[in-house]
Amino acid sequence: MFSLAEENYLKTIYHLEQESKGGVSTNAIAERMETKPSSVTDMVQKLAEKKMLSYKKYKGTTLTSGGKKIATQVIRKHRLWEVFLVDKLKFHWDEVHEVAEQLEHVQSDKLITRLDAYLGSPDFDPHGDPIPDKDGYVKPTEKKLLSELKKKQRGVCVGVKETSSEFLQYLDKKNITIGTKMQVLGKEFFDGSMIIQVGKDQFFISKIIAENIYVQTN
Amino acid sequence: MFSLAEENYLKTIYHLEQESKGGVSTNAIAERMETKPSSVTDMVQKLAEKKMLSYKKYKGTTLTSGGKKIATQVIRKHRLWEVFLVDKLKFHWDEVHEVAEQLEHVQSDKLITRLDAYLGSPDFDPHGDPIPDKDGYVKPTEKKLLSELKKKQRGVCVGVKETSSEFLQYLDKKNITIGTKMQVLGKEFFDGSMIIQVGKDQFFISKIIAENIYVQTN
DNA sequence: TCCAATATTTAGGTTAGTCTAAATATTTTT
DNA sequence: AAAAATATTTAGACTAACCTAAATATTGGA
Ligand SMILES: [Mn+2]
Ligand SMILES: [Mn+2]
Ligand SMILES: [Mn+2]
Ligand SMILES: [Mn+2]
Repeated sequence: MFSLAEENYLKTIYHLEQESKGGVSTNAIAERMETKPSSVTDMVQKLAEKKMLSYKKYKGTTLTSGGKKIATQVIRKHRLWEVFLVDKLKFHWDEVHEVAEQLEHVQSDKLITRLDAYLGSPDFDPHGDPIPDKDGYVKPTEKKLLSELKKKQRGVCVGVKETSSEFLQYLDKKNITIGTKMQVLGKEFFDGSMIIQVGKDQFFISKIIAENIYVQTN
Repeated sequence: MFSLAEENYLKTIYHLEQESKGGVSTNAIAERMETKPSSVTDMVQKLAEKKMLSYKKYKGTTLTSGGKKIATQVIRKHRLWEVFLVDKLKFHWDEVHEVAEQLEHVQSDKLITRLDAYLGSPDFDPHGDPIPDKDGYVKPTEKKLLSELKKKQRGVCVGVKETSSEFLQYLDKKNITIGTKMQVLGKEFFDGSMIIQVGKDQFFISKIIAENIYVQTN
């Protein structure tokens, strides 16, 4: 029904919409997709014809409900495959994304239904991101950035913002993964850096790190 | 490295080479791929430039060892995914092919290594076809067509030639699957039809059916 | 052998998705 | 409010993979 390129555009536009609440600019799409703005204009016009998004020249785009439907299904597939790779094939969480980028485009309703059941209908992927249900519904999430916690506050790691290998490997080195409990022991006002307690270890993290870890407080 | 179209051509040419022992004609490829001979000529010339096959105008093509390598790897992936779909996701053997056609193009050495291990390094796919190893080696198979058996001979079903849903569903109805033991009770010289014993049932099958079931005798 | 049928290639065109360069619109600065 | 900077679109081209129609080669039968 939709080509690989079309699916990737819809997915990217969906993510950008979530991030910035509102219409998405041509340049933002181009940058995220590592392509040229002129290519984006072409594709956006095509997707507008297909009623997947609304588009006014020079004004940016917004997905229609149809476009959101496609986007969330692709995201659902991406995240379910990531769970498969980590849970069943024992991939490390920092090496599943590229493979999932390919698997997310395989077309088969039955496949995804069965895969979901086989994995035990997981709610989150290995990076803590929620898996949309068959109807594209995503549970509103209750999480904040570690950098928002104050001294003495505790939290449980529920996800990461940055998902590069480098960052995920850093977290591994510090024994931080989904479900890890942590507490802010000290916070430097000047640069936002923190001392945190993880298990029996205490160590220093920069603001950059703290801004890329999602935690749930209770 | 190779596009989806290129992989499909190499795979098809490999299969045709196996079937007819010798160079493969442009028209044979076109027919099998449901495309036009002129398109085949284009692609074959491109693949010849890439040293994946040898090609002399009007004389047909033969895969080089490089081409065979690519082809067998795609076939390996196809068949491993078919095993996954049947063994793990409980697909029926008549509905895995289309999905495997897509999955076979996912590029990741680690994925296929892990998948193979996860499935217990199977030697055959759900249709009884052998799974090439990492080096493309396929065990020479010891099988014959049910239609070649003489009266009174026994055999075990080890595969099927035809893999359409219709045929596979017919086999299911008759309780014939990989591993099923059968014996020829009678054979009609005139049309090649047979009466066979399968479990506690005896029934008539036409020559067409018998020519699409592979058996191993012992 | 030679001709008609068949197989194959070539020529030229199409579509999807990309690009660069140029034109135009919008936004920011002065 | 204009000029300058930035964002976006348009125009024109390119490649991969396909197609149709026409040209050319091969082959099997009289
Ligand atoms: Mn991912
Ligand atoms: Mn993820
Ligand atoms: Mn198959
Ligand atoms: Mn098979």
